[in-house]
Parts: sequence; structure tokens; C-alpha cells
Amino acid sequence: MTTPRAVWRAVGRSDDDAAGVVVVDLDGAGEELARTRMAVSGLVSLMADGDSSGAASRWIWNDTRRWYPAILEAGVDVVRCHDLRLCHAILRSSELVTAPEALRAATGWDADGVVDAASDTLFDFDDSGGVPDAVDEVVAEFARQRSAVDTSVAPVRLRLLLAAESAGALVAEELRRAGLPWSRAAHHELLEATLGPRPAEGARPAKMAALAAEVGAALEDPAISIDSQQKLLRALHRAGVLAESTSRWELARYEHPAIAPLLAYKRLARLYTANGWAWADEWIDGDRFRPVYVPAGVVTGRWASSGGGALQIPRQLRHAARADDGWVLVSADAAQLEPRVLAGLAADRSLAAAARGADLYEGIVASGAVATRQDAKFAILGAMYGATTGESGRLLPALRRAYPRAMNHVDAAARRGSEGGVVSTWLGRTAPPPGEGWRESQSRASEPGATASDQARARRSAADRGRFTRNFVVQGTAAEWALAWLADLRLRLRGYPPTETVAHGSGALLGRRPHLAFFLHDEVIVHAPAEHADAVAADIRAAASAAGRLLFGDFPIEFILDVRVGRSAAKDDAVAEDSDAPEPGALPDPADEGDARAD
DNA sequence: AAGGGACGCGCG
DNA sequence: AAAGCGCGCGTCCCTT
Repeated sequence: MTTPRAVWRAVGRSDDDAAGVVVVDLDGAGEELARTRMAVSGLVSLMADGDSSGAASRWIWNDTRRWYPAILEAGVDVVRCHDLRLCHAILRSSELVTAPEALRAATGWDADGVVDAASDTLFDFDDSGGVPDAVDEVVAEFARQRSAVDTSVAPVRLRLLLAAESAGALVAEELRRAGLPWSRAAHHELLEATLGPRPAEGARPAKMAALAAEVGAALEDPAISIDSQQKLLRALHRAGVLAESTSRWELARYEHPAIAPLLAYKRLARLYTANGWAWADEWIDGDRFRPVYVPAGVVTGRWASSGGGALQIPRQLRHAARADDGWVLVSADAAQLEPRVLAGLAADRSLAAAARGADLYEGIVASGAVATRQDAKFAILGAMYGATTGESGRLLPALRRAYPRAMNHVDAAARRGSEGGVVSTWLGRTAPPPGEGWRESQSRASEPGATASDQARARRSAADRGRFTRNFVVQGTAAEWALAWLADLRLRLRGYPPTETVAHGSGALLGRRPHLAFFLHDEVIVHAPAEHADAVAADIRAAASAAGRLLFGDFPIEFILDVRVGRSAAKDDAVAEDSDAPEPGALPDPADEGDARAD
């Protein structure tokens, strides 16, 4: 008989000493084996020590955001963890959990407390808004979660989901620490070529001012307030442009000399206000862009971001993401991730067959379901988003005939949602139930005195919710695939030997190796020494295959990646290893943007 | 003066 | 040309 190996270690704050950290060793059944008090330096060296199973442990803690930044600062990265806050959120509402009562009754774990991102000291134990961190509560919550998983209807799936979610929590902090390598010079060159020189405080960039004057002249309103939708709309009406809004796609329908400069102005204004000099001053830290990632910040399980607009970096600005000297950026995005996920989710072998080639939409055309690639694309998007009208809606019957399993899956999710029910992703993340207002509006519509507008409102909100749940199962499962991809890739990259030695924030000298630098729903960017570029590209592909197998086992659905290697992360910079030439100043024609994405 | 809603637009 | 899902953020403008 051997003693059970203590591979679970709970980390929490010591009750009797605010400057202490307690590590509790648990066996596989969650029984407490030993309890050790140690200072942070001890915790860090234990984590780094593979011989005493520190590196092999799965560390359990209340909130990755609370502990991990300081551990990274000390020069150690954790291999695996269990993030109680994120896992609690999944388990308390998962349909697959049959006994959620204990979790729901546990106090404090639903707090969506904001951890001060600027504070990276481990000894800052200000509890305001955070989840509990006393070690007894950490251990108790872990026990509740294990029990909830063990008694669930699908423990294997939930364990996978919790592991992936927790790995994502580690990745989010590592990404924030590493940052995306960013060339301020390239960024400023783009801004100057597009907008003109940086204007004085309060002034418009020269090219914006010129376009505004052009619009004013064309509308015979030289003092036009071009940034005010209401005033602009009135001026347009006076000039005979009877648009209902000032949105780009609507204005584009009108023929008037003011339209072209106005649309050009809007594009420039967007760049100036969202990603101009002020944005760079605030968000570019030396030569890194460090967005704040928020794992599970979206109900579907996708990540959100807070500050910096990490989810909105315009495509032309990616030229400014620039690898360090001797390094490259390996960028990869999953082609048509959501329809491929839908094929796996619904076990639709016909759709999986269409996905076998690099282009799923061409595969659908080849199957004879629709006539053109564009038709296939709009039909699929309509199926996943719940289109009812227009070309997209018209194509759905053909899609239903060709791929009944996939279509039944999303149609059933929509039906459940519109009836007030909940739906779940493949691994068991469950959509929130409808709110009080939604239920009231539904019941009001079925009462005797209901007016026509009561009924219309209820029908509309039922349909709205149906589209939400329809999309939830696909978007949420795609987010699970992406987490599994990230988690697997992260471990592969940890396997590279550290190469060059660089000064670390703590004063230590640390090796650097290939690392994740950016993540956005279905794409990753890895920053790697140039000599490892090909190996890293292969790792990214291997991780995608592994993620597919983790979720869907032997089901024959392929996850195809578009992988590029370059100094910059721009999609048209692949293989341009030595291209330091400034980009042409002109922005791409927005009319082309709809087709710029591969999916 | 501060805050929230509407709008518009960037991303997937 | 299609307009259906999920986000964050800057601006204007109205309310408190």
C-alpha cells in the first residue's frame, strides 16, 4: 500500500496571521492530509519544485486574479489550478448538476468582486468585493464542488470544463503579464499616414478637419456639428438626404456629394477616438499592449475584456503588433469554428463531411445544398443566429434538408429558450434562465385582458430569447473548444527550454521561451524565437486537434487553422520576416471588409 | 456635475 | 445585397 499522492493543494489565507498563506494537501478524495503554513516565498518555491510534486500539483484557490499575478511576478508559473470562483459560477447553474443546493447556499462565492489589477502584492488582503479566501472556506467550497461534479449526470464533461476554465484563468493572467509586443513607431506611422500629425489638445487631426469642411460645404452648413448624430441628421434632411439614421450602411445608400467625405470622416474619427494617440498613451506600456482579459466575462463562456478594447483592435492596427528582434509572431485562427463545433455538438456527419476540406462553405456547396459559397455562409450564419427574413432566412429550408441533425439541434435550443427553458453547451455550461420581466411579459400576454401590444411584445421577447439560446449552445461550445485549445497549447509551450536570459521585474534573471501573447475567441498569437517558429506552428495545430478530440472524441470533425508567421501580426504580413517597411497609409476600403475574414 | 441611455462601430 | 448572436467603448444628450 502506498500513501495516496497529494496532488491537490488548496491555497488560502491563514486565519490567525494575515501575512501567512496556508497550503493544504488533499488526497484524490479531497480528504485533508496535511496543513502547512508558509510565507509567500515558500509557496513560490514549492510551486517551482517538481521533485516534491509542487509543479505536478493542481493548485486550488479562491480566485486566480488574486494570487497568480504575484506568483508570476516571483518568476514562477503554475502548471494547473482549480479556480473556485469561476467553477462555482459554472456549477451553481449547470443543468447537469443534480444537487446544486449546497453550492447555491454557500455565501460569498457569487461575488463578482473586482480585484484591483494595479495591486500585485500577495499580502493585500482587502476583502472588498472578493470571494472568500480563508483556507477553511476554500477547502469547504472545493468539497462542495467535487460533490456537485461527482453526483452530476456528466462528471467527465464537467471535470473537463472546470479544468479548461481554470487553465483559461491562468492563461488570462499570463497574457496580461506577457502582453502583445507592440511597435509604438509603427502605430504612430499608421496614425500619421491616415490622420495627419498628432493634433494639439482639443483640435481635430488635419485630415479629419478637411473632411468635415468638405461635408459642411456639401450640406451648405459650414459650421456643421458632424459628431452629433441629431444635428448631422437634421442637416442631411435639409439637404434632401432622408436617411433615418446616420449609420454607415444606411448613408451608403444615398447619392449626395456629402456622403463620401462623411463616410471617410467617420472611419478616421473611429480610428482617432478608439485607437489613436491617446489610446496608445494609456494602453501601450513600453513595447507591450496589455489588455485586461476577463475569462467567462460573457454568459456563453467567452472571454470579455475590460479596458484597452482588446476585443476590438481594428484589423489594420495589427501591423503594429511586432515581434521582438530575433522573434516572430505566430498567429493562428480557427477557420469556421462555430459551424464545425455545431457539427460535433449535433453529431451531424453530413456537416462534418462538408467540413473535411479547408473551407466548410465550399464543402456545403459541393454537397449540393446551396449554389454558392456566399449562400452557404449566410445560410450557416442565419442558422446559428436565428435569421428569419431575407436571403439568409430563405436558404434555411435547404440547409434543413441537407443537415437535419445540426439544424434540429439549434432549432430545439431556440424552442426551449423561447418557451422559457434553459439550454447547455456540450460540456455543461448552462444559459441563465429568463428574468422576472421576461416571465411577466409572457404571462401577461396569456391573460384574458391582454392587449394586442401585450401579445406582440411577448412574442418578440420570446423570439429574442430563442435566438439567444440558439446561439448560446454554439457560441458557448466554441468557447469551450477554444479553452481546451489554449490549455493544451499552453502546456506544449511550457516544454520549450528557456533560451535567452532577460532581466525580470523582481531583479531575477529569467529565461524566455515561446509564450502566448494574444487570444480572441478563435485565434491565438504566440511570440516565439524565430528558430522555433515552425515547431510552434506545429504545436498550435496539434493543440487544435487535441482540443477537438477532448470534446468530441472520435467523431470525425476537423478543426482547420489558418497559421501565419511574421514579424507583425497582420494577416497580410505572413512570411514577411524582415518587413519593417511602414504600411501604406490608406486604410482598406470598408466595402471589402465584409469579405476580408475567412469566415 | 455626474450618470445613464441611445447610438454607432470596432471585434469574433 | 443578405441584418439574425455575443461583446466594449467613445460620444452626444438628456435626466437627476
